[in-house]
Amino acid sequence: MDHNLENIVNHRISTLAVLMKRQVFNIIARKELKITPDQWVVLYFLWQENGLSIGELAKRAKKDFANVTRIVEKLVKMDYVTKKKSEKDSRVCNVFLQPKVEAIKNDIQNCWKEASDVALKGVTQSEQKQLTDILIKIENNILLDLE
Amino acid sequence: MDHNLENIVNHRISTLAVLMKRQVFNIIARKELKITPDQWVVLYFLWQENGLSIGELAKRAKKDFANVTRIVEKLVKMDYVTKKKSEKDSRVCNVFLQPKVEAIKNDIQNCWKEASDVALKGVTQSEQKQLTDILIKIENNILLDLE
DNA sequence: AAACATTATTTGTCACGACAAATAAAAAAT
DNA sequence: ATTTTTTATTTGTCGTGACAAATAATGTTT
Repeated sequence: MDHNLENIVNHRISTLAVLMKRQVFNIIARKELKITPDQWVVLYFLWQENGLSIGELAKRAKKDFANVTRIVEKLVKMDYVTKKKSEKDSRVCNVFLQPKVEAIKNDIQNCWKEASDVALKGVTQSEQKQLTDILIKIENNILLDLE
Repeated sequence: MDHNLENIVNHRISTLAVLMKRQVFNIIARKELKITPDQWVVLYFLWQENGLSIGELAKRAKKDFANVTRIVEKLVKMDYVTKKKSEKDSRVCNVFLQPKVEAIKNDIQNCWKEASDVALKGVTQSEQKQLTDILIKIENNILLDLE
């Protein structure tokens, strides 16, 4: 077994993810956006399908339910979304986009684009394809392992 | 621009990193180890060079100084390391391994191995090489961008 | 030497990860 | 119909990101 931390994929990917998050925070700070990447992710899934429940958001974003509750809480506080108990099943809480989010949609997409451009500088299309394919393979391995 | 979150490398890598961390926590829980991956990382660099300073640890682990302070704090509390002010420069704090860590070194390395084995199941050697090469490229892009 | 700048570390605050335990409502079992 | 189980969400606690501000010690300038 290779004991060099640098050669352990898990560690390499974790470290890279941290660096990427740091870089995105830089972009956000520069643009003075008052929103975090994890809040974007929730908004993203709502743009795909408005009115999703907390649980459905958690599943799609592969996040902890408890944490999604709190992310949505913040989005509510900033008036980007509202929560409403489902009429059919009052355990369920649906989340709806508020008009105010339209104003930041473009900014958010530009952040994603900027971050992506920096990361992929000099990485060819074919490499990007290879990367994605392998990452998906690994992701599936882990999802399977987590049941 | 591609607005599908799944196709943004940054997001894919972030998500995968979260899944990997979740999986490692599972392994740790199963083995009843009382230590976290980020604490391992600090120990790892101390195994490479005992007596490193907080700052040097932060640099090598690519972590925030403040956070390394707190990670080391916990390791001290668990008696895995000790801290000692440098004699030459009393601003500097050197961290030294305690004999107690020897007992968990193997466990830690086995965790890394287990996690890696799950992740890389069915990923060929050549794919692993491709993956690492591209990840390094991206890492360098981002490090450059962060100055 | 005294004032100022730099460097190493610490402390505080917030966001979000994990997990466990608590609620509340619906569904299933008896 | 009441009890039990399951499901959706929330709350609490802890570890670790990020960043800013505070300390403390060293270096530099004048």
